[in-house]
Amino acid sequence: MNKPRRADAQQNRERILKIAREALAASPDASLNSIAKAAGVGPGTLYRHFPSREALVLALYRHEIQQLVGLAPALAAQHPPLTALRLWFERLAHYGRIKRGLAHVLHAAMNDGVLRETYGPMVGAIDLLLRACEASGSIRKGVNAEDVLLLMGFLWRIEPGREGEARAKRLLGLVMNGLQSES
Amino acid sequence: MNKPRRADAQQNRERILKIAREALAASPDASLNSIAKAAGVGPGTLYRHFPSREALVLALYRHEIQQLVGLAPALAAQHPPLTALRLWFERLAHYGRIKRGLAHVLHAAMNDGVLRETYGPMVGAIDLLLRACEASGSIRKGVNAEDVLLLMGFLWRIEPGREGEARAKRLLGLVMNGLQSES
DNA sequence: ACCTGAACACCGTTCAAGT
DNA sequence: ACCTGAACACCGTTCAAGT
Repeated sequence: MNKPRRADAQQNRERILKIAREALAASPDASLNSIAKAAGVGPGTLYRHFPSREALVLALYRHEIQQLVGLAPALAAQHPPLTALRLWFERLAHYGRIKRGLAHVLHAAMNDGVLRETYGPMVGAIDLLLRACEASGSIRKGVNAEDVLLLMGFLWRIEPGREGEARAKRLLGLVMNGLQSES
Repeated sequence: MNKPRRADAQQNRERILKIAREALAASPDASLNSIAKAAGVGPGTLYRHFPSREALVLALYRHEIQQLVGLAPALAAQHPPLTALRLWFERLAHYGRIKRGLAHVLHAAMNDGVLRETYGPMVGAIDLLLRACEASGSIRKGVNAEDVLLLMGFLWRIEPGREGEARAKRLLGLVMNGLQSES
């Protein structure tokens, strides 16, 4: 995973990530220069590690996305297929609501072959859950995992808070119903 | 609608809109300064007419949104409720795919009371179609129009072209199925 | 009343010079 | 190899001065 680097470079990289996480949580469009400054490095150094804003944000979310992806097989093993799918969506909703950047990152990943490293596993996780549902006859046949991820994009446009939570639940219900066999 | 203005101000406003339409179509994040320059006005003038980028983009889409809103009653009068709903969604998809900015604008409108002038009619149009479906028993009861608009947000994240068209159709099918009575 | 355009603080990005 | 930080072209925004 982590390519070997010179010790100082590795330290800089980690400090940039740490500061960036805090800065972007506080204000989602904090400037890269200001992050570099807060991390105590020159702008060129930040640029060397993360050639674009996207690359930086992606690096931040990579860990959490990996968690999410890893959850899919676990849920599939412990629950009936349709329940597993719903539970995984709810977890996705949780991430969606606290991390707004996710939408933009996933959308970018879709259009950039290099970033499939992140998008691919997400789609894989959904596909796993969908195919299980399909096998048990609890959803209609042939539903595309990429389509479903795109459809779920509403999640990161929902405001946080009580009302948002209720809204996410309602919409999730609509989507789940849509996946089921045609009436 | 149009407040009376001095003739030169009105002309400037219109030329800015015309140039902005072209510039933003060519490159969605053309700078405001460059638009002002292309329109032959000072940056202050552009700023006076449109105090933010959002305000400018919203003004551009207002006309097309009005068209869309006006279409709802017409469709409802000419088709069975469920068909009317689907046709309206397809029209929305068309706008979505050619005009990317729409997503951002509608999202902003949602959070900004002043802009409800645009968001409200959109929701109203959807509500009209939904209620007709509900009355005829072709969808489940109590579906929220704002929820549905949010759910349809995937439309402006779809790439243009043949494949995007097919994708929009598939996803629309999922949504329509989700709206129907619970199995 | 409206427009102009210089000016301000800041942005992303680059790259020669250092270690 | 990697970092620094000055520098570049440009950004959104403001506002005194003009008509």
